[in-house]
Amino acid sequence: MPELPDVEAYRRFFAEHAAGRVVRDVVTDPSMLRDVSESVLRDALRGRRFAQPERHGKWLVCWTDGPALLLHFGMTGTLVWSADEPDRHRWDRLTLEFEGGGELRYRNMRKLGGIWLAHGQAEVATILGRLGPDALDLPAPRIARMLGGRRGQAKAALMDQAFIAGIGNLLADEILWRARIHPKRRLDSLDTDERVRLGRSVRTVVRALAASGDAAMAHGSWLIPVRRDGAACPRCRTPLARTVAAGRTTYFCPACQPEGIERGRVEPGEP
DNA sequence: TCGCTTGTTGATGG
DNA sequence: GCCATCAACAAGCG
Repeated sequence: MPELPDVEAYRRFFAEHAAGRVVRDVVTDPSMLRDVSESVLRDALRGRRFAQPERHGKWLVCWTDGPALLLHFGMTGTLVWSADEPDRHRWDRLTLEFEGGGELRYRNMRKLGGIWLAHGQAEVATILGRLGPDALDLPAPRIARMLGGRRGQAKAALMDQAFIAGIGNLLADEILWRARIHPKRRLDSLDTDERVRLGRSVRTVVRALAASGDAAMAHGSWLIPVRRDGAACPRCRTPLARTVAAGRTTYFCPACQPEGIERGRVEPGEP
């Protein structure tokens, strides 16, 4: 379920299993390679030692003592560690075999996302060049200020990786529900209090889930665990509504997140 | 068979 | 130029 909190968990997982280890061999599904061939990737990584990985938004940057391996997980990507038995799966698109045993696998059922190779910081920056600041790094007041400079729909902004990197469809619904903002509210119709609520909600949701994953949702009220047809709002028990915003299925509470003012709206039949 | 799915990009049209 | 929408990518599921 790769949004920022999931990729943050992958970063820690990669650090635990691969940092400090030397690559013995590489097996790839060439259809997932985006800027490199199978043989070039293999030659570039064999004998290299992985350093501490970094994450920006939904991207994982796996540095070695040479080039960096960049992973994007699409909608179904994950990391798998195997200490002994091969038990490889047909969805394993990249397998890193390590000296001394064990292998780390990038598994991805659908082939969205992909694998990149970058030589140096400049190439990494080129590949990640369109991303905005990472959602985990942003103080709430700064998010609130950033929101003041945009005009489109609230949910579209939250999911725009060039605006803030790391928030996907589920997190955006959670953040808007917590801030009590309708997903289609125009940002230039938000008052100061609403922008502050939204900024704080981004901060709260992203930090809680990045720190402890789904376990964070065991306490307090969360939309994500009940986000489906027929469910009730965890706050007010009103049946959740479903719509499409920013091209994605969107759940919200019609009572907690009222539509608000649509600028420029004209009633039919008005003179 | 159709519609839907945690993501991203590019085309299109208002 | 801005912004919303949709198809495409791809594989699985109900």
